[in-house]
Amino acid sequence: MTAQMTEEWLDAAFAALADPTRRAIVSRLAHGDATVSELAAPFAMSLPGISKHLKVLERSGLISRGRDAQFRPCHLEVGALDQTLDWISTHRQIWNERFDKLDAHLRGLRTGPDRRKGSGS
Amino acid sequence: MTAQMTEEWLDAAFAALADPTRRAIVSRLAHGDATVSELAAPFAMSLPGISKHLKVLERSGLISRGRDAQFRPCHLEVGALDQTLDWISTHRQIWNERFDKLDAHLRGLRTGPDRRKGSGS
DNA sequence: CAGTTAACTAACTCTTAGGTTAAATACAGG
DNA sequence: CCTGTATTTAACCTAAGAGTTAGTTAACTG
Repeated sequence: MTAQMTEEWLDAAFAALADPTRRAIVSRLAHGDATVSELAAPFAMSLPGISKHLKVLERSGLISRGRDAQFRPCHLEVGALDQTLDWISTHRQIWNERFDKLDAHLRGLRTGPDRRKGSGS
Repeated sequence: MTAQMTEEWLDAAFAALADPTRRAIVSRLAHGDATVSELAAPFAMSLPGISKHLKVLERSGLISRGRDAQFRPCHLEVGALDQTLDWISTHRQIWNERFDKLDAHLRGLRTGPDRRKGSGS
């Protein structure tokens, strides 16, 4: 629950989303839960390959897996998706605010009195 | 400009954001442009290390670099941030819509008539 | 219990990524 | 033109990631 933990979690979440196969899996799971075989079907990849991807997604918290006989239904965890969303939109926002604040300044300083610093701290 | 290209771009963007150093750099750049040395200062890492991270960020489109004498001011590209935002929020939305649609269904089918398929395709 | 289906683990290969140090480039100023 | 400052390139190392095949566990089905 610390900031540190969030940082580590973001590592895992963004890394998980960096792979096209995993994004496709997330994409598919957004439409509803599915078993491993169902998820594997669209890909030219071995089952263990998919299994590994699912493990990555699970460790990142983006999906969870239940148990139903020999099937392991996969479930999208939207909350995790939201947290990655939060990180990005927060930083987008910071940018907007900064831009807004400096707007007046920039109008007068276009020629560049000191070109290598925006603000000290 | 194709969906394919977007896919590849997302690979790069999410991978770029998967590293804590690079996220910190993005974070810092959200407050304003900065030079390489300025960006490197907070980290216990060699300059070339930072330089590599910046190259990753640049290739992903998340930042751009200008030129000012021997300084290379780095600039956050908010548009790129927005595109990653779009991917995530789109899929979050898909999930919500699905959930909404199936709401009525689920009310009646709680006992589970066929537990391993949500919908074929 | 034998057989089949679903999924996972293990062990291995190959490639890429993150980091280092040392040397090179680009520019500013005396 | 030589020196200092800012940054990149090159060469190298180690570790992690994505993929494979082969074998294993678990559960249903006859």
